[in-house]
Amino acid sequence: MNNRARKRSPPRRAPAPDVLVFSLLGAAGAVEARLEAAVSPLGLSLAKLGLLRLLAEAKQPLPLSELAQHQRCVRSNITQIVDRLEKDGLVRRRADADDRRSVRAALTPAGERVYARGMRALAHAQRAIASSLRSADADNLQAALDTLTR
Amino acid sequence: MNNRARKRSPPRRAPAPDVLVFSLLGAAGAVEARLEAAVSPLGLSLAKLGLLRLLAEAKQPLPLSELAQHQRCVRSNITQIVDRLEKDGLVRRRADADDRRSVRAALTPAGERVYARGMRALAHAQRAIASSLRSADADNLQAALDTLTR
DNA sequence: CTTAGATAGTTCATTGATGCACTATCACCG
DNA sequence: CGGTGATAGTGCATCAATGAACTATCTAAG
Repeated sequence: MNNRARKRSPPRRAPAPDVLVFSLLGAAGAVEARLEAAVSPLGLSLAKLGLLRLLAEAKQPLPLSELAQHQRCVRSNITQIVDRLEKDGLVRRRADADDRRSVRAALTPAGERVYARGMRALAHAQRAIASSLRSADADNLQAALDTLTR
Repeated sequence: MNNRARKRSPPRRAPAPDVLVFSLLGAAGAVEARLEAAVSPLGLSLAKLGLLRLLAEAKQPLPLSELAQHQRCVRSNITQIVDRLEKDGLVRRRADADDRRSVRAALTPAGERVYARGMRALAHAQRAIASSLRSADADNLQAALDTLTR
């Protein structure tokens, strides 16, 4: 029927760049949606949980700039997310005694509880996603992704 | 020094689920940013170029609902992007004679020109990204990503 | 000390995406 | 023909992220 291919039954088709790049984007979008869905019943988002995580791991209030640096995003974004977290009662803004320009975000008790529950939900979803990959794939996937982020 | 590992020099470390999942998200974010940067000098975004592409490939005006289905997004999102594309002069809204509920988006001549330039810029960036992967990686990456989207 | 420049946070406008509510229209059933 | 339910598009509120402009404060140089 189709004998344009000179090599018989190539085990893998040529990896067209557009297909590859867009399936990366598609897969990431799907994964992100699943993680987001896992934490949303708790009133959380990945963005919010990310900030709670930083505060919980630091075990102390952190300046908003520091949050922005760790999240690799712009300061004004942190302003907004902290606004919402504060409205949710999960975080409080505290003045910094040493530097009056600085504002530190502090976890409230409610924030710590929600953080713990959020991380459990997230870890559960992560395992579910990772388990859909064969471990052989996982290794190669990891290596390939690293070269892309570099 | 460290002899906790019983198998000597394991070629790949255990793929922790959180690391894997977040490097997928990170890599996709980096790739998306590069593509976005490639088309932004033309006043485009991936979202806008995606709609131009659908209209150009269809070679005829399409109802906004159809655009939403192909982009797998909500109709109100299309409303907004078409608003901006119309403001940019790249697209025009046209009434549908057969169904008075429907509005079709039509490419303007300027839209066709910008689309062609945008796709060239995008293809260039895609090749640059894909070429940073060894072709062996690319095959496995593709296979692994497919299982995630499924 | 004073000033010039860097840093911290906020505000606002814009882009992109979601979900809900609403209007207009269509299609079908009786 | 008349009503009922589905479909098309829009408007509005919300979330996330960016970038530019602005205020307050700090720091360092002179």
